[in-house]
Parts: sequence; C-alpha cells; structure tokens
Amino acid sequence: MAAQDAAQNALQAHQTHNHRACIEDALATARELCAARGVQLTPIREKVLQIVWRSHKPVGAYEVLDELSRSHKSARPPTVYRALDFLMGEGLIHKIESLNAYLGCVEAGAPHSGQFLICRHCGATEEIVDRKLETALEAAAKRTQFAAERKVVEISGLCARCAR
Amino acid sequence: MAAQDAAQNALQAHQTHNHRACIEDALATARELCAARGVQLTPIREKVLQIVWRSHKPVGAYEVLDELSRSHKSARPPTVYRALDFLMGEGLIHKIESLNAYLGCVEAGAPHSGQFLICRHCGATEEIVDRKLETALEAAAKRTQFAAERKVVEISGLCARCAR
DNA sequence: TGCGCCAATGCTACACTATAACAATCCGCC
DNA sequence: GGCGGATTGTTATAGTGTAGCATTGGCGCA
Repeated sequence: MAAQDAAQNALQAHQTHNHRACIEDALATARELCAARGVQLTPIREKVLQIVWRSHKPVGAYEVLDELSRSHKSARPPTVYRALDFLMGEGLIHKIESLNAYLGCVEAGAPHSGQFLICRHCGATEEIVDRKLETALEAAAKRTQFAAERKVVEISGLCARCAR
Repeated sequence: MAAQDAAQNALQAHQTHNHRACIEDALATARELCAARGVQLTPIREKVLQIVWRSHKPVGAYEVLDELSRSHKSARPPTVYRALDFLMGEGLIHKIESLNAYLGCVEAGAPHSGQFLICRHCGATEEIVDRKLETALEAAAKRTQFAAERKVVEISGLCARCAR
C-alpha cells in the first residue's frame, strides 16, 4: 500500500537518528535561548514546541491544538497561534507557507529564513542551509535594488527514499 | 499618509508602463496558448485571468470572486478556484504561497515555478527569472538526491521605490 | 433525430486556517 | 496594597479552500 510505504519511509527516516534526543536537544536549546534573551518559554509554549518537534513533518496548527488539548483542556485556536507566533519570533520554528504548517528549526538562535526540501510522498521535510543559494537570493534581490527581509524557499518533490 | 503613499507608489509603478497593453498581451498570449493546446479558455476563465492581471499585486481568491460576481452573478467559491486551478495548470498564473494570493505569469507558456519579489509596503510583486538562482536551487536539491518538482521562492521586503 | 459522453458550470454545504476583541489572571515591583 | 505588563481564557468571526452531486451544453455517432 502506497500510504503505508510512505509512512514507513517517514518512520525509517526517524529511526536513522534518535529522535527522542532530537526533541530534547531542541527543547534544551530553546530553554537556554529564552533564558538568555529574558523571554518566557512558558509551559504552553514549551509544549507546543515539543508537539511541533514530534516529527520531521510540518504540523498544522489545528493538529497542534488537538494534541495540546490533551494536557491543556482550555486550549483554543488563539492559544496555539500565540504560541506559534512566539516560537517563530524567537526563531525556534518555521512556517512552511506552501503547506500552512509549522516545523522545528534546526538552527535555532541564528536568525534566518529557512530553505526546505518537502517530500510530497512521505511528508518528511528537511531544512537545508545552503550558502550559495543564500548568495543567489541576495544577488537576485539586489539586482533590482530590492531590500529583502524574508526569504521563502520551499522545494517540493520526492526525497531520495521515496523516489526509488 | 503612509497608506496613500504606498498606493501612490503602486500606481506610479503601473504608470511606468501601459498596463492596458500589459493585460491585453497576457490575454492574447493565453488565447493562443490554449488554442494551441486544445484546451478551452472559457469566458469565466478569461475573465478571471483578466481580473488577476488588473494589477501587479497578488489578488486573493475572494477578491477575484467579488469582481467576477459583477459579470457572473452565479459565481461561487468553486467557480473561482476551478478557474484559478485551470490557469495555474496552464502556467498562466502563479500562486503566491506566503500571501494566499494569485498573480499573472509573465512567462506564460514556459513551464516554471516563479521567483518573486514582494513589496510589503505597496504590495507590488515582481516575477524575476534568475538563472543563477535556478541553478542554486537545483544544486541544493541534488545534494541530497532530492527530486525537485515545484520550487517556491518568495522574497519579501521593500521595493526600490518604497525603500527610499 | 435521438442518444450517450465528456467538459464545464451551478449549487449547497462544509472543512480548514487564522484573527479580533475583550476579560481574567498572574507576577514582579514600588 | 496596588499598579503595570505579560500571558492566558473565552467567544465570536473572518478568511481560505474543497467535497459532492446536479445541471447544462456541445459534439460525435448510430
């Protein structure tokens, strides 16, 4: 079954690393970063960050809400969007515009717009940091004296595993 | 007033070229292309294309619907989305993911994902065709054996006029 | 002529994504 | 104790997009 294969691929992708550690790293980094900046990583915000990090697939806001509701019964859409906005503001997560979904940032702390490879089959999304691509973006903007602020780069297709 | 200035800038941007001709070119190209491909550029589809081309700002689907309703009273959301889907399928318009809005394609006929410079002040959005950027995108994907299909590149910031 | 097919449109309802606006609470500080 | 700012609670609603089935209209063909 194709859907099963896709799920399997995503699962294997997760198994190629210790995802529990992956989440813990992200949370630890977030705690340090927030402490250093004097902003509050409240329980709700931390929980939302954890939910977003549960997989390497972008997660929709209402999916976050469903999950968050288990521990915070009073959670409503604004609860989630506020937390997501905070986390984006601190550079801890990214929004994937072409999916209206959110993904943990692998370079938390370094302010940047992300660049993403999104597999349309298994959903796994990888954030890449490509200096040449960054340079090309800057150059393209500069060519028309455009002052770039945010750069959205989202490449959809098939990941190596799903393409075989 | 800032909003007035922005509107003024967008207006001037339009005045730097003959936008009426601009629209007519787009419609003529679309007609030729559809005829050559044996697909139907129906009145609704043509009207939607014209509405999208009314400005160089991305237009929301419901904005299109409002406008379309004047000539087609029975128009409903599906009417608009079907037309937009058709036009995207034929490469006549692009969707700007970060705005959930649609923009006429300046390179109709040549299949491509667009690259866009979006001014957050006046809203004017320019489609650029940057070969180096394209190459950098391909290279970035290839690096992880990712089979790229669609590439979303949307740079937000301030256009030269609004940055002054 | 009448039938069947297919593309396009009509139409209702609904799902999903996101925000406005105001109230309540908590907590540190004077 | 009370003030002020940040956070969360709460209700309602705005904005974006699709499912699903009915209807129409043109075109080929028996």
